[in-house]
Amino acid sequence: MREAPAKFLKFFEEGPLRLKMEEAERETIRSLAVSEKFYAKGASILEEGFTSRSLLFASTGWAISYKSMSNGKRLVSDFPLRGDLLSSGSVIGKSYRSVAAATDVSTFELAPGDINSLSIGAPRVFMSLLRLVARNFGIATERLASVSRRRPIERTIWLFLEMAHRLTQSGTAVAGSYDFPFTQGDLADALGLTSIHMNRVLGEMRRRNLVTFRNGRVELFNAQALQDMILFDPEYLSLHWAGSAKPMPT
Amino acid sequence: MREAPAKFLKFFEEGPLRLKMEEAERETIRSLAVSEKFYAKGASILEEGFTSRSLLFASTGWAISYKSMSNGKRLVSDFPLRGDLLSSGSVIGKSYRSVAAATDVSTFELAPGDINSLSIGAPRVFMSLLRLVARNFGIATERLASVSRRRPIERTIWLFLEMAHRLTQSGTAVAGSYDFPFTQGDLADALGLTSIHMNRVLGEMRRRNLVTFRNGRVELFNAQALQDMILFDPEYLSLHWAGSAKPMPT
DNA sequence: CGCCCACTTGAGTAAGATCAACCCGAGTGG
DNA sequence: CCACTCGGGTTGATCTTACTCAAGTGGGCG
Repeated sequence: MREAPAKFLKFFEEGPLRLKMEEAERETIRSLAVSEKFYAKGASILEEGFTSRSLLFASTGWAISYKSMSNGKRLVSDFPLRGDLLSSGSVIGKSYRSVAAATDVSTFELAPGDINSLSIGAPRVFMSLLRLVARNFGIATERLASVSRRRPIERTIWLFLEMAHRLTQSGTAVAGSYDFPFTQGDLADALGLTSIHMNRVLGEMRRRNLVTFRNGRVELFNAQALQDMILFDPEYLSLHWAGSAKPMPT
Repeated sequence: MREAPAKFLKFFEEGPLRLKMEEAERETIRSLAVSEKFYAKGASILEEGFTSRSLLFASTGWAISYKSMSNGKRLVSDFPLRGDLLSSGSVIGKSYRSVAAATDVSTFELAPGDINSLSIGAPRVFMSLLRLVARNFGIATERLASVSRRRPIERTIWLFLEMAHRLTQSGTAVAGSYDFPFTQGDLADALGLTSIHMNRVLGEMRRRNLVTFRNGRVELFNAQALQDMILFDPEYLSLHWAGSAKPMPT
């Protein structure tokens, strides 16, 4: 059991967060009650409406985060992967969406009290929580932009490019193609289309040699060209912030 | 200038956050370099792409938060009001959307360094930052649900109900009607419609005696009936969390 | 007075939803 | 081993919704 905190530390330092820490902070993390949890493919990780006072981070595998709406439809809000926060834990206390394992999934779970220890003993780590939630917010806003103001082909490409970036960020190297173990229906619910129309959109993308999505695998023929085509700027995904922006004029 | 921190303290204790604090925390807040900033109606508060290392909270007045997209369209991501975070400051460092003042607006600005003082001297306030960002995330997700899976009339009612709840939460009592100083075009860009169609939707809502939106004022004829009609559950807006949910079964 | 901007209304069009088959490969059970 | 089922995926035809284009209206303000 002493093993989990060490892995968790590694997760912070070498995972997508790439956090530089001081020894005192490391020590704080090693003292936490982290546990690693495993879920089999298809298992439910979190369910809407239930309490989830602990913080849950995705470590390996693919998950799908969704919300069943009261009108019978479904919204897929994200496809979280290594490094993503699956629940905001005691911050909010209650989960507003469900998370299911699309492949075998492992997670790190942080006990409710630990979040306070972090804010005191490792403020930088705590800050990166804040950063993580803020990034999720950015991702959601960008999806909103897609669904409300971009054409279906563009939104689909956007999502595929976004996932490619997030994958490279999380250490899983991607060169033009990657596993994406979801159905056309999942995709449709993430992009605001019916699965029938999603199918036609994917068909057109194949015909135009832009992207193929088949058997749970995405293939981007020319990622750079695609980025240029839809004017995709990955900056909203960054977790470190390069400091390139200009200050706001007064 | 010593006055701003006191107002800021009041903002936390009596504003939407309703934070209970201990004297030590109050003292920390009083020692911060908070300043109050004022913007005239129509002024730009933040612009996309610019650095914003300080934290900015809306205090009075109405703002509109939007993003001009590279395809020429516009996404209105929110209508922030008292208590809302306008920029995530040094957490992210860069603003991904613009914020403009729709009426005269006043804000509280927290210097970059102060956020660290908070983590040490007022952890509960620090935590509420996280809560605030998480709530914004929830609001964005709910909007995503609206735009992708709810009919235009329903999304519009949803937004109007959401704003009513947020207004009462922030202390501005609302009984069925409130000021909402935006145009049909703003609304359209928030709900993923063209302004022409927005106009027709609003027209139908008037004809069916559901809601009127005219001259920057919203009137809900029967808020409860509307909530029931679209199955609106305001829980995602709560900042305190009542603790009513059941734990997740293992 | 006249302009501008928001709002309104109508007519035609196009994008996506809906309805309805059908295919195909992976299980599953006789 | 084969028949059956089931869950994707694919395709066609039709219908609806919301967009586009176009032409006003009306109030506020210089």
